[in-house]
Formats: sequence, structure tokens, C-alpha cells
Amino acid sequence: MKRAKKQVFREFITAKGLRSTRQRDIILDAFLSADRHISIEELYRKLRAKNPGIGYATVYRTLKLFAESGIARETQFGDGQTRYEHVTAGEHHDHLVCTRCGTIVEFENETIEQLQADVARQHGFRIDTHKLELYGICAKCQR
Amino acid sequence: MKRAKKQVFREFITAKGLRSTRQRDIILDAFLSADRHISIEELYRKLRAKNPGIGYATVYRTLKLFAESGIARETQFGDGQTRYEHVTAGEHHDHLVCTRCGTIVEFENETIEQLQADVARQHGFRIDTHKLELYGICAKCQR
DNA sequence: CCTCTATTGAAAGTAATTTTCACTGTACAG
DNA sequence: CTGTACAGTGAAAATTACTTTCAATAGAGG
Ligand SMILES: [Mn+2]
Ligand SMILES: [Mn+2]
Ligand SMILES: [Zn+2]
Ligand SMILES: [Zn+2]
Repeated sequence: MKRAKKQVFREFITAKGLRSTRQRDIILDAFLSADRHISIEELYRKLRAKNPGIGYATVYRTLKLFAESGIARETQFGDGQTRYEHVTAGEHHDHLVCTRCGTIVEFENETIEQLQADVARQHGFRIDTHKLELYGICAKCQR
Repeated sequence: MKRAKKQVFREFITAKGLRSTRQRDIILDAFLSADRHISIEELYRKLRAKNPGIGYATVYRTLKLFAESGIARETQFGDGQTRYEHVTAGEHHDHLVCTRCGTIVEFENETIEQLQADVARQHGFRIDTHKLELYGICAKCQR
């Protein structure tokens, strides 16, 4: 899975005429072994522990590349920071977000997806993406 | 409807021990007669035409109060600017957003709402709010 | 090796929003 | 009606998250 994503990114790099660099390898490793919804700040701190030399701007730039290559997706959960999550080709999911502890749970619901498509059709829209997030308090925080 | 919202805001102001000011009245009038999904920048420009004295910070502060009082809702449609939309008590809707021309269409779908509640229940979440936005190209822009 | 450029880190720049602060104005007590 | 306390205001500075600039560096192919 990690291997597959590394492969996808490598091919993306090549196809685009970009270069494989030490920094990109390090950031990719850190990203793939990090939480599924990580902020740049968090990833940066994680990286710096082992690799002091790496610049903030490089992390920003590299995560954009991950998104472009299809191995990551940018998300905004309303806390002011962009998060990047792991994406596996052909998969899609939405999110439950705990506004107390920040826990993010992923879910898939084909019926909802279908109804969204219906709504779009009724209004003549051609949908490219959508965002469905349910915000509340998770089971643990309710206790 | 406008009258009702003005009343709601007036009561909110009183209940909170805040003060009714010329600026708040002007901003409220402008907001209520503006587009249903207006950015602060847009509202500010609209205001300034008739009321030069009003400060940027006051518009920001006042719109937050509108949201707190329940007559407005903050929304983020991914264009980098916060928009405030009119809210009528007891009503809820979601959005279709045209990524080409910026058109925003509102819709309600009780079945989707129900399924969302089911998903939350399955995961033990107590949901406070949710966000469902469908992004794509509107009928007009497709032509 | 060499050369052509893509890439990098640090610092400066942006854009949206928030905070600070000295002054002003509202509302209620007297 | 005042007088006052303190909420509210505008302008400017600050903050935050992110992006761009730029001089130096380093992949990749020849
Ligand atoms: Mn996810
Ligand atoms: Mn709306
Ligand atoms: Zn929680
Ligand atoms: Zn359109």
C-alpha cells in the first residue's frame, strides 16, 4: 500500500519531468507513516525531528504535489488548517469529525452518494467533487 | 421576514447586554437586502457606498454577532473567503456550488439528512452540524 | 565531469481575519 | 434630563496560514 503509493508518486514525477530528491523521499515517507489526516504543521514537526534541514516551503510544495499525483487529498475541517489525507485510487469516503477531541472517522455510504447525484441532476449540475462532513461529539467524548 | 430577523437580532442584543448602534443597524439592513451568500468584502463595499464612515473591523465583528444570534450562518465554499448566508429559524439546506461562475444553489433533501443521522448513530456520534456541498459546473456554464 | 534546469531554504510577501487602543456613544441610574 | 460606566468603533498593527522570491544547490542525462 505504501509501496503502491510510492510507485504512483515516482511515476508522476517522471511523467511530469520533475526530479526525485532527498527531501521528497523524506516527506513522502513521513506522510505515508503519519496519521491519515495530518496538517502541514504536524507533518513538518514530525519531519524535523529526524531531518532538521528541511524547509517549511518544501513541505507545502511537496504536499501539493502529492495531491496532484493522486496519493493525497487536501481537506479542510474548519479548524483553519489544511490537512492532507491518504487517498487510494478509486476509493472515496466522507467524514465524521469530533469537535471536542478532533477525532476524524471515515465512512462510505453509497445511498447518500446516489442521492447527491440525483440532486445534482435535478439542478442540471455536472458534479466534480463534493464535501460531506458531519460535526459533533464522538462516543468517547460523550462519556 | 426581514422584520422578523431584525426582531430576533434586537432581542439577542438585549439578552446579551449589548448595545444597539447606528453601525449595527446599517450593517443589518445591508445584510438583509444583499445576496443570500455574501462575502464580507462584498458587503463592506456595498455598505461603504452609502455609509463611508464604517470600519472593516466593525463589519467583521457584526457579522459574527449575526451568526451568534441565529440570523446568519458562516459558510466556506473553498474560495478563500468566508460568506454569510441568511438563516431562517428551523430551516436547513445544503448547497450546489458552480466552480466556474460561483453560482450557489440551495437544496433540501430529507432522505439524505436521515441517512446522515443513521451514519452518525452507527458511529456513536452526536451530530451538531454538518456540511454538504456539491461542487461542479452549473447548467448555464455547461453550455 | 559538465551543463541545464528543477529544487531548495530562508526570508519576504499575501490575503483574510483578529486584536489593540484611544476615543466615542449608548443606556440606565439618579 | 444629565452623569457615568462601559460597550462599541475605526485605524492601524498583529496574527495566521500559506505562497512567492531569489540566490545557492543538486539531480539527470550527455
Ligand atoms: Mn479521510
Ligand atoms: Mn445557503
Ligand atoms: Zn471526541
Ligand atoms: Zn456556473
